[in-house]
Order: sequence, then C-alpha cells, then structure tokens
Amino acid sequence: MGRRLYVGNLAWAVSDQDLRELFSEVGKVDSSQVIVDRETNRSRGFGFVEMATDEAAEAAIKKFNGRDLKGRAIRVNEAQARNTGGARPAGGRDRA
DNA sequence: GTTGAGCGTT
Repeated sequence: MGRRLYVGNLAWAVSDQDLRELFSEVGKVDSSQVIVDRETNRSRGFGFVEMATDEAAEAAIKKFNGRDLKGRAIRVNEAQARNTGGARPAGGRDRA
C-alpha cells in the first residue's frame, strides 16, 4: 500500500518527465518529481514517482530497479513517508 | 562547465 516510489542513483540529466514516461510503461503515473537542490537548483540525483495503483508501483520496482536511465543504473524502491504539512510525527525510516 | 551518497521543498 504505498504507490509512492523512491528513485535514486539518477543521472544529472534525468528530469521529472523522464521518470514519468519511464514508469508509464508499467502503469499510469499519477505524478513524478525529481528532487532538486533548493540552493543551487541542481539535480540531486534522485526523485519520487507516484503511481496510480499499487500494482503499477511494485511492477515499476521490479522492472526499473537497477535499470539504466540516461546512462546510470537507477534504483527504485518504496518511498518513505514525509510529513506533508500536518501535525504528524515524522516517522518513517524504520517502518516495517 | 563541476559532483555521486542518498528518501523530498511547497
């Protein structure tokens, strides 16, 4: 139950839409986002993709985890939860 | 025009 995917080890040339079209091959991409440094506006080399369904999400992990994108082997996994602006304790790294 | 472990700004 976590359609959010963490995509890491990205090349500097990878963009949000690059992830969207790639993950679109296994299912409908609800949204895609590459994390960029706020201070330098450069690519941090990782991002997040939200799939429309959980099956598409796990399918993307199986297909694109370790795959090549822009010349770099990307790493795909479930994304951790982040406090999106709610009075909620930030927990997540050690979630079973 | 540079770099390379990682789980994200509103």
